[in-house]
Amino acid sequence: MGRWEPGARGRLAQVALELYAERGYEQTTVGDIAERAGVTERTFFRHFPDKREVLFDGSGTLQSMLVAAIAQAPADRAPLEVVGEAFAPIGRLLGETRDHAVRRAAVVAANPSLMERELLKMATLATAAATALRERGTPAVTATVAAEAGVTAFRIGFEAWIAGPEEGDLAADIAAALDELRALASGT
Amino acid sequence: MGRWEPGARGRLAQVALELYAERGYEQTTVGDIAERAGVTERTFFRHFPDKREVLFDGSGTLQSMLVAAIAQAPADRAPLEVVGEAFAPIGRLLGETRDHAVRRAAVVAANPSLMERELLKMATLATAAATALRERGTPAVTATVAAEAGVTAFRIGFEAWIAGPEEGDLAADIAAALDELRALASGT
DNA sequence: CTTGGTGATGTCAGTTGCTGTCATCACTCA
DNA sequence: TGAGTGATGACAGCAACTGACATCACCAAG
Repeated sequence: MGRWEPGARGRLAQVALELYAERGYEQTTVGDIAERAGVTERTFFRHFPDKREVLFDGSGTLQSMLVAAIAQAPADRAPLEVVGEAFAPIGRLLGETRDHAVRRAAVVAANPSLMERELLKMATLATAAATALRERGTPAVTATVAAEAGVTAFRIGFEAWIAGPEEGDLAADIAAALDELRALASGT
Repeated sequence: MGRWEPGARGRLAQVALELYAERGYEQTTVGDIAERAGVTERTFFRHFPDKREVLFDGSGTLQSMLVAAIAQAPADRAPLEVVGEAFAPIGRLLGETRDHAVRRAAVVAANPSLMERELLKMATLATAAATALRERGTPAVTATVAAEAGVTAFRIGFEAWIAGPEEGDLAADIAAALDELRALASGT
């Protein structure tokens, strides 16, 4: 490759998570991250638009998987069911690296600024899911509500999975949240 | 009062909304806001923790109203119903100043950075609602899901109200979103 | 009437996130 | 062998925010 160690991007992401966990997000300077990664501060900003985004590198992949799963779902499935099942592949992917997910979640939860970014990602996910639902014939309003409900179930399920035992099943936790929602809605 | 014009805080909030609408959020400097409001940049940061928060001054009141409404709801109401109805007073309050709400919503929607903050406020609202539900006896998981569902319905209903005609009814739009959710959940 | 306290503001210096611009250099390919 | 190319370094600069200290109208106790 070049005259520098390759993989600067990955190193930056890993180092950032380490430092955010060690000293806290606000106590960590972009210069600190760059230094430990062996690059310049300027290089950090060439790979990531800001200091937060370095923790959200996988969100694009997540969204692609969700949209693809919704698009490929059988045509006779109800919207809420489609969205719920669309999180299954994501659950499998995240399940493979639970350690990392737990550490990352702790860092994010510890800082409002990072929470904001995470919420924005979730909202973007919901919008994408709604679009995917509409493209398979779901009416606009129904698609929006179903997508929001699905993403909310994902969030709640994810939190439970992170807080639970190591052998926990993310997909099951998401399904449980959705079931709770169904019970709630019919119980009114 | 003092040797300065009183009401600096209110002036700053008003001027900020004006400037964000005129030039856009990023094109507006805190110095610009302070100058037009007749104070110093430092004074801005004495009243608001950051450049975004100046648009969210009422969120505390909103949360108090929501929590109070949930606490005062009849004991025999189902959780989802309680949350849904708890938004009624908020709907009336916002309904009185629809113009302001529309302008503000346009500014927020135009900038991801402001969207993030808005989403954080909504999440905080949901957490508060869940706590209020728990304090009236709703089981923890049910409270969380009901609160999230209610806030989501508020968000979707609010968007519809903003996008709709001037005579629109916010409370009705929120109720419609909740109904859609109920239909969705039972239809699966 | 004076004196001391208080609260809101001004002033100023400094850190940090982030951007634009240009130079550098290993690698590639014609 | 020489002209790109892509990733990086170096540097200057703006704007968001913070801490420390000074100022001054007002108020209350003496």
